[in-house]
Amino acid sequence: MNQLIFNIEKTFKPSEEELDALKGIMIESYLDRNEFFLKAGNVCDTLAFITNGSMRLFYDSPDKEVCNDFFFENSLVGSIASFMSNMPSIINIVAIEKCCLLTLQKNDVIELIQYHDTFKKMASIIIQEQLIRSEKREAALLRNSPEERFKNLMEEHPKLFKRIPLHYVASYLGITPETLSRYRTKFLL
Amino acid sequence: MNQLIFNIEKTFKPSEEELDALKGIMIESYLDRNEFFLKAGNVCDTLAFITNGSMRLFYDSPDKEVCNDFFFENSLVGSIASFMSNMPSIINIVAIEKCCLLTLQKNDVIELIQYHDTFKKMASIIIQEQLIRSEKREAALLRNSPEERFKNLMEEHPKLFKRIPLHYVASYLGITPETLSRYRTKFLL
DNA sequence: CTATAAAATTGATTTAAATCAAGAAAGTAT
DNA sequence: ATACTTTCTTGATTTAAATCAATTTTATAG
Repeated sequence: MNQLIFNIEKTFKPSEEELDALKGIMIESYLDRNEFFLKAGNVCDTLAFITNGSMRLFYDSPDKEVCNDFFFENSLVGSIASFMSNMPSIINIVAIEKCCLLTLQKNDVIELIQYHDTFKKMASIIIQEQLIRSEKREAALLRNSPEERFKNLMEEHPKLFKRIPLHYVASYLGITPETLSRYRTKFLL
Repeated sequence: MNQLIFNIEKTFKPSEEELDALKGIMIESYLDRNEFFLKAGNVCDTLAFITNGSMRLFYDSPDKEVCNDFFFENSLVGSIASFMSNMPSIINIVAIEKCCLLTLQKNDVIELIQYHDTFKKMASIIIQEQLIRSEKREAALLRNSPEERFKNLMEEHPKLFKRIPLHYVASYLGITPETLSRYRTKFLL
């Protein structure tokens, strides 16, 4: 919790009172390995900060799952799209490792945002980041080859390969586990 | 203009007064073929409804351009991400055909949203749609093969092939123009 | 600690799409 | 209408990644 609060304080400079309001609505919660945080088809009415552990975001597909993202400590998880729109989520979020979470219920979040400008701003920035991330991801999938995507990921998040089962990483890159394995030996890791 | 206003009225049910406020800030504007509406690197401070014509959204890439989306009559164009965050846009938007636009300046939009709940809601929905669209697009790029993406696009937007130069469509699908051409003959169009 | 399951690697083969190259068709401007 | 450019198509070849198949390594539960 401390690290998270520290980050929020540093970035958004909430007042003492605002910080208490935030702390007041956060509920500690836990997930086992492979336990779902959000299932496609359900409306996302909870967001969570991960204080410990990792999760993956994936899409259902007739044959295979497709892994689209990973989350670690200090990141916020949930489908912003579903949370905002009350539409059923098309994404799944599931724990890869055991997770400690600080969850936020929708009603509380709405109230928090309504009464505190700092959190209104924070919400807006989270949405912006999501939009920018999507733009970049889309571009990367279109303009980079699988091998380039692999190399970029190795540069930007080498730790990911230590912590995440590689077939999820392969799926994230849009390749088969075999191909990922071959890239790894090719680029001597 | 009429069609656009009709759509907004139907969907968001603004009051007479709100509708006037919206009309009051819309400025008619035109773009020639290949003229930029938004250049990567610039901050997006203008949004626009297309009343006539078509545009494409693309990313710069060292070698090639990568086309990521198309816009036609009655859609809103601009980089929501850049517009919200004031960060330089990473996307370009350029006219494919000559365009008639109704543009909205950032200051006016902010004011409009500030004073009118209907437009606050409208903004929120536009953002949601953007987020949902991104999720779907990302999933499609990862889980569908190029050929499947082609077939889906043929089903969902057959008119696109009539109106948009095919090399842009190819780029949107993440394939070469040659491959698109072969798909077309293969699936007898 | 062992048994079992899940994940990762390695090799051989197939397949889909890219690339290279040329020509045809369509669009635009003079 | 003619020339010129851009776009589209078609064919031959290459290439990257998928698939198929088997094995090794690693993780997990009893």
